[in-house]
Amino acid sequence: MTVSKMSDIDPTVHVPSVEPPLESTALQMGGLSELLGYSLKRAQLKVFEDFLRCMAPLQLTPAQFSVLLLLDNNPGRNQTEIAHTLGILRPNFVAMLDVLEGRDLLTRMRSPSDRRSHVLMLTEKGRAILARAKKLVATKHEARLIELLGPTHHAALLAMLATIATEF
Amino acid sequence: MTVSKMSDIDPTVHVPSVEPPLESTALQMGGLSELLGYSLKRAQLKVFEDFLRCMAPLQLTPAQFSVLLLLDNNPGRNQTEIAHTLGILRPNFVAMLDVLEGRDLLTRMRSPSDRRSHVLMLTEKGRAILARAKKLVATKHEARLIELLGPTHHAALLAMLATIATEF
DNA sequence: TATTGTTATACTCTATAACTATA
DNA sequence: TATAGTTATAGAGTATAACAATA
Repeated sequence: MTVSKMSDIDPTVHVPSVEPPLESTALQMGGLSELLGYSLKRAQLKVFEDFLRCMAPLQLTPAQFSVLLLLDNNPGRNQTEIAHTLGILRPNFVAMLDVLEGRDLLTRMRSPSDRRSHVLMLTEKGRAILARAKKLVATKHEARLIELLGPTHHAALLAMLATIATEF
Repeated sequence: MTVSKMSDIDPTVHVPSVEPPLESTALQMGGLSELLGYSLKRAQLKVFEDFLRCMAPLQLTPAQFSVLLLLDNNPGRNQTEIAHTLGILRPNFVAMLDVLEGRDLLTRMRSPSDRRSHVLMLTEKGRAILARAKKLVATKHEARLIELLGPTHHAALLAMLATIATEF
């Protein structure tokens, strides 16, 4: 098939090229997008960004949310156990708990059986915030992701990420 | 079906329970693993960790590798363009380039056409390191991921991550 | 006036050593 | 002696404002 263009007929007529000039074109990624690590990082940043937006009314970061969720599901555990499960180093967990305790979302209680350790418990306010947070996450945040990918793909994605996290 | 256990017969005999005692059991994740953001983060950390291991002989971080790869595929671009494409802020890009230039992997050259901007170019050594890096990434790093997931799933994963990065 | 590279700076995350009080 | 929580600290990574040179 041959389509005659203006520039084919009269070279003195300026025809803007379909592509924008090279200087302002999007750069070549050179296979970077096919690197799983790169794509994981870009996707993760986008998802965390949206998480923060959805959680703005409650002022909870992803890490803070994960702490409240774990405390609710594992009453009576100490700081070391919670931090380790979330991949947080014990020294760094101290300031995090200071903030959440300062907001009256949880309490540290010396364990009667082992007075070295703190038993962590959600306060009433902590449970209330967590309940609202879970609702926001499910309806605003994760729902949009499921809508974007489709429920089947979303589940497949979770499965593959779990495989990488546990077996790679 | 009834299986008589020692403890059913003689309560004075101590039989270790099938489950380990509650105190040392893995914690309940409370649905955290079904949060895409959480799983993305955990997987991304694992993948970056392996990337660093594989790249140890060349001493290249994921970010440094991405810079070299982009320079090789986009000769003549300036700092602002490269940084922006990689999601790096211009001020933070300066120190990164200082390190790579200090290792003689790239050069900054004042552009003759616009003397405000630097044209970035890989040196001979930079191209050599990049070639070795690409080989290491393909054969040691990404190959293991493809083996773990299977090539079809690996491709599907990349596609979903791209969807999230661009459309979420 | 606007843009490029740069400096200064600050805030978050992450990582390690060492202290204290308990065991 | 070993462990839990903590402090101090250092290093990445990320973010914003502002300056000098140039357009």
